[in-house]
Amino acid sequence: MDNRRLIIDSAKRLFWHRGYSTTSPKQVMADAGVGQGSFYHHFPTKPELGAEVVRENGQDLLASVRASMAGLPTGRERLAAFLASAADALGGCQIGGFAYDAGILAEPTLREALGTAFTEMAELIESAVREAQADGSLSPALDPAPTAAALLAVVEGAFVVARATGRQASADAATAGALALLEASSTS
Amino acid sequence: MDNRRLIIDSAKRLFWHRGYSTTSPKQVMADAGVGQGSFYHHFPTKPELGAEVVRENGQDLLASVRASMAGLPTGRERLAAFLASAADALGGCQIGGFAYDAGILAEPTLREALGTAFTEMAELIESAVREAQADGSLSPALDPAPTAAALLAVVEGAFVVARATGRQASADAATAGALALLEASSTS
DNA sequence: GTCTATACCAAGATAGAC
DNA sequence: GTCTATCTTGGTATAGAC
Repeated sequence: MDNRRLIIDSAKRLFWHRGYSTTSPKQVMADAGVGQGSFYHHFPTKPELGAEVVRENGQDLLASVRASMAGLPTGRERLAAFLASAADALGGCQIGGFAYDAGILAEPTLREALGTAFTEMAELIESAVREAQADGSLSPALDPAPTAAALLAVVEGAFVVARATGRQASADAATAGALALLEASSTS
Repeated sequence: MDNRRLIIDSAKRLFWHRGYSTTSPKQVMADAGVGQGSFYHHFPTKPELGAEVVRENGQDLLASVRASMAGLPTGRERLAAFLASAADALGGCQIGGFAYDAGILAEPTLREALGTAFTEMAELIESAVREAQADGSLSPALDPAPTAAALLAVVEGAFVVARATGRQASADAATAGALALLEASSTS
């Protein structure tokens, strides 16, 4: 039970920062400090570990976005808090990198888990958009679902661009630009 | 000379749609229809092929965005044309996927080529933003660089989300939301 | 549940002939 | 420039003992 947790926690970090297909079971074992026998006892195949990791990383990310929004007075501030998710972009998004991993997409179970994580995140952002419109901090003229989709895409894209350029500033510029657009549309 | 071109063209498609680290030299040879001897004659190592592919895919993408913008009367329409780059998102961005590939990021040459491609794309979008402000189709109050960064991120993020959910509609929603934000800020 | 030993195949080349 | 044969390493397990 304990080793199983150690394996999952190591895999979550390694698959997140280094990718699923480009991280071997051996690297996970080494990082977790468990032997081969233990590893394959808990996870007979790599995809089984991957499924657990995608699910947990998705839940962790959702929880951390919720936590960063909690207690903020207006919907727009909660949206700004979500945009700040890309404040440390060089390590990559906890789930975004899986969307470009052939090993993930080839496995129906993993694909499914990944899609669920993104759908749930989109719903959370859409709720915040609606709240922002209700409390007057965002223009009621905006369509909530596409607006939420755009904000989610900005954050995911900010990770991509920051990693591609190697510069965190690339992500910061993107989220700052998105925030300015939200503000400009609200003061109309 | 001819086989070299065949190899590059196959690799460009395969690395684009299936990823760099998850595509083997053998798959490239098979797709290009060239033998092992020919392959390794032209590209002694996989990273050398990768560098050429990242450069060419970056240039191709830049050229296709420029082409899609050409002839459009207003800056905002040219920005809309750029947003339409994600109209076929399930295959992935021609360069965006490289940002999450450990094999690309580990090679300084490849990293460099990737960063250059993104920087050039950001500059192209920023020009279009400035033109849109000059011709009155976009609010002059927006800061051009962050606005361009946000739009680039929306497109990259649209690819990520569409692939994660397996639904093109996820990308369409994101770009539609971004376009609506541009319009809302301009009519202020 | 965990260990060590073993197995098998694919990735990424290298060698030398043509 | 291209071919076939060969080689090494690592990825991904399986087997059987403890």
